[in-house]
Amino acid sequence: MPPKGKKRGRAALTAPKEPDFKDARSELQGESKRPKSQRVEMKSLATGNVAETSGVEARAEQDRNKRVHTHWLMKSEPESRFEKGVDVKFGIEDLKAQPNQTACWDGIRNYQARNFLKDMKAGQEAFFYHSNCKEPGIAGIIKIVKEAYPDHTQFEKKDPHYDASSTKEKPKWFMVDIQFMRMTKRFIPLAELKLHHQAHKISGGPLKDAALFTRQRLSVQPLTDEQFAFILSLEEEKH
DNA sequence: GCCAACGTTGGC
DNA sequence: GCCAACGTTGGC
Repeated sequence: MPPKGKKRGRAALTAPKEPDFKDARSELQGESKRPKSQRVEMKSLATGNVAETSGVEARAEQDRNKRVHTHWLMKSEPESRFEKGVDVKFGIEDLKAQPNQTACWDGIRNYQARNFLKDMKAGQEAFFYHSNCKEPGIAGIIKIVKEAYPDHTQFEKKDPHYDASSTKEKPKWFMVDIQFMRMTKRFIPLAELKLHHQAHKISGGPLKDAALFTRQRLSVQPLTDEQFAFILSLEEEKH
C-alpha cells in the first residue's frame, strides 16, 4: 500500500515561522473577515472547555477536529515543470500509473493546506484538480486511504521541498496517501466552474464561496457536501 | 511570459 | 506588531 510518492504541488521553498492557526480555521464561514475582536472571542470560546491542554498547536488540532469537512479538492500539475532540477509533474495519469493507483501527497509547504491535510479522514473523497497547465480543471476523483503522517521529503536534502528547519522529532510537514477512484465523466474546466461561481454569487448557489475562488492559491481545500454534489452534477451535462 | 493575488519575511 | 518588500501560485 504505501505508495512511492511523486513530487508534486507547489510550495514555498523557504521555511516560514510557525503560523497563525486562527486564520486556518473556519475559512468557509468567512471567519477571517470578522473584526479582530470577534475573532479573539471565538478563539477563546473554542478553547475554553479544554483545560487540560495548552499550546497553540494542541488547540488548533482540537479546533480542527470539530470541523466537519467531508470533501476536498487537491491541485497538482499535469505538465512538466522543474523545481531545483526536479520535475514536479504529477497529473491524474501519473497517479493511475502508480502501484495500486495510490500515491502520497507530498511537498505541501503551506500551513493552511497542511492543516487541511491533517483534517482528512480515510475514505473521504476529493477532486483531483489539474493546475498550472493548458486547461486547468477537475480531471477525476480520488480517495483518502491513509491519514496524515510526516512528509519524508522535508528531511531529504536533495528534494525541492527540503526544509532544514524541520526535525524528525517534531516534523513540520505532513502528507496523506490518496488512491485513484475514477476519472470524472468529462473534464470539468475551471472556466466553467468560474461561470457557476459568478452566477452563484448572485443566486446564492453552492459555489458562491468555494475556496477555489475565495482562496485562490490554496492547493488543498475543503468542499462542502453541497459543493461536491453540485460539481458532480456537472458531469452529466453535455458540452 | 505577464502579472494579480496573496503568503512570508524582516526592518523598524 | 505593523507593513513594505519579496517570492510563489497559477490563470490567462
